[in-house]
Amino acid sequence: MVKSLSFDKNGVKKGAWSEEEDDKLRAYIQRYGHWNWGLLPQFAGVSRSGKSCRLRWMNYLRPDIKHGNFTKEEDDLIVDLHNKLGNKWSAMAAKLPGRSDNEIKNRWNTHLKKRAQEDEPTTALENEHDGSIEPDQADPKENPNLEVLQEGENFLAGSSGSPSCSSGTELSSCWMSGSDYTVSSDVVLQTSDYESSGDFWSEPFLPDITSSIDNMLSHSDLIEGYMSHDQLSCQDVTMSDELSWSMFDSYFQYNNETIDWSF
DNA sequence: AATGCAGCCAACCGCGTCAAA
DNA sequence: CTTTGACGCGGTTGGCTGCAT
Repeated sequence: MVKSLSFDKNGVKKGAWSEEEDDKLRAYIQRYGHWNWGLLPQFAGVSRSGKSCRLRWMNYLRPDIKHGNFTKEEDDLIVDLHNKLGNKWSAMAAKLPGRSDNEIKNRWNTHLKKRAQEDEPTTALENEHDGSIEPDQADPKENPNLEVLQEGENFLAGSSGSPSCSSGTELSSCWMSGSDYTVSSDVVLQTSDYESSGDFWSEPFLPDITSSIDNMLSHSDLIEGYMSHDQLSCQDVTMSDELSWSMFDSYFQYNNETIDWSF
C-alpha cells in the first residue's frame, strides 16, 4: 500500500512514513505551524523533503482529516461535483470537510469513475474534456456549470475570513494566517549550510538539527545569517511566540548573550 | 498452501502559479 | 520585465492487501 523506504542521492528519505516521523511532524506543526515547508523538515527533525512533509500533513496528519470509508452522501457529492468541476480535486475537497484532494481523487479513480460512467454513458460524449470546463467557456449564462465552478473558486479565494477550512489547500493558509505564523519573505537563509542545490522540495536534509545543543549551533548559524546580512530585522519577523522566540532564546541562552533589540 | 491478479491508496513527480526581489 | 523561491495541483506510480484459482 505504501512505497518502501529508500533514500535519494541527497539523503532525503522517501517512501512510507514511520510512526515516529508522523509524531515528529505532527508535534512540530501543531506547536509551531508550518511557516516554511522547505525548512520545516530540518526543524521538525525528519529526513524528508518539504514537499513530502506537506503532503503527509495535508493528506494524513491534519487533525481534522477524516479516515475511513466514504459515506453514500460523500460519494454522491463527489460525483455531482465532478460533473460540475471536472478534475478540480482541491475545489472538491473544499466542499468535503475532512477529506483531502488526494483522497477524493483516489475515491473517484477507484470507485466513482466507473459508477458515473455506468450511470451516465452519454455524459462523456457530450463533454470532450471529461467534464472539465475550459476558460474559453467562461460565460455563466452560456455555461451553467461555470457558476458552480466560480463558486468553488470564490470559496477558495475568499475563505480566509472563515475559520473553518476544510481542504488541504485551505488549511495550509489557515494555519499560516490563523496561527499568525507568518514570516517575511525577506527571510532568506544566507549561510552556506542552507544553500540550495536545486529544487527546494528535494533539497538535502540536515539531520537532527533540533536534537542537541550542537545542533542549536546550526540554529545559531541560521540566526546569525538572519541578523548579519540585513535580510531580517525584528520588524520583519512576524511569526509569533514560540517558533522564532524559542529558537532565538535557545540560541542566546547557549551563547550566554543578551539581546540588544534596539537595532 | 501457493500463486496470480486486480483493487486500492499513500506517496512521488513534474509543472503551473504567484509573489517578491 | 525577468528571475527566483515557495507552494499547490493533478497525474502517475509502487507496492500492499485480499480474493480467486
